[in-house]
Amino acid sequence: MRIGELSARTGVSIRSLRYYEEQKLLTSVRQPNGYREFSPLAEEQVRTIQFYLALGISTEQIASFLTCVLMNKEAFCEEVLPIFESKLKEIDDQIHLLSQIKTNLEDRIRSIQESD
Amino acid sequence: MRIGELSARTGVSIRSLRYYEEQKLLTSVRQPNGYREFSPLAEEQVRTIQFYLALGISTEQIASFLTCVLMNKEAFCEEVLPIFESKLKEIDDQIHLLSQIKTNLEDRIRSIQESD
DNA sequence: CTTGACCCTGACATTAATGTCAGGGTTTAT
DNA sequence: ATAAACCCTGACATTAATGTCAGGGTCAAG
Repeated sequence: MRIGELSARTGVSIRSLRYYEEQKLLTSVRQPNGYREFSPLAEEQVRTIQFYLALGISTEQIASFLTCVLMNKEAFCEEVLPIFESKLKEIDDQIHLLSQIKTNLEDRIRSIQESD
Repeated sequence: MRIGELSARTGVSIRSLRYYEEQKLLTSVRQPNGYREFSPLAEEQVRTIQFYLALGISTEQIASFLTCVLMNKEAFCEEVLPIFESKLKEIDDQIHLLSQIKTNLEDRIRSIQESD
């Protein structure tokens, strides 16, 4: 299928699909007229990419394990675990930082409101 | 005092101090040689700026209430409360999103580990 | 009068995925 | 053969605070 159809099927913009290809997350063959031709499997692949992006995994990291997870179960790909773990730690740290800020803001809001 | 001294006293880079001035968070008078001259009060002011930046408040928002909070108690400045409240909501949303991602990652990590 | 430590402005770089535009081919249907 | 709807590449913009560099003044101590 061509890029417009893949975009329509997945809801991902043409711009992003081209970017994924540039980042080696997606491949296509070129027709004689220069158009990209994608395999039907690309649709599932794009959904997988979007799924990992939504977890905050970068395209570079996705590229490192995508081939494996497309062919196997995620658990089978050893590259995946360390990436998930470091991402988890990053998110934990972020949550802690935000929680501190949240507490601070709540305190300040409360003391402003009490001053009425 | 000159910018180098203000930077040394506060630990904030000269580049950032110039940026704060550009954003109207800080003022200085120019000496005949073109150098900025800061009042001694600037030191406290810079610490206040850094404090709000650390809460995730943008320079633009800080600019809208800084003059007031420097002269009064925070609770006295009505501009402050809506900004704090919207920032709090933003942070809450962010924490929720991150928590969902965290749960998802934990589930996936667990199922990878169980597959051994 | 020279050196070193200041100070100045202006400008570009950083991050990462995506939007958008310009300029230009291709295909399909009328 | 022309219009509409595709497709292509390349390039710039987005966000926000900060780093860094170039090119150039100023000033104090020696």
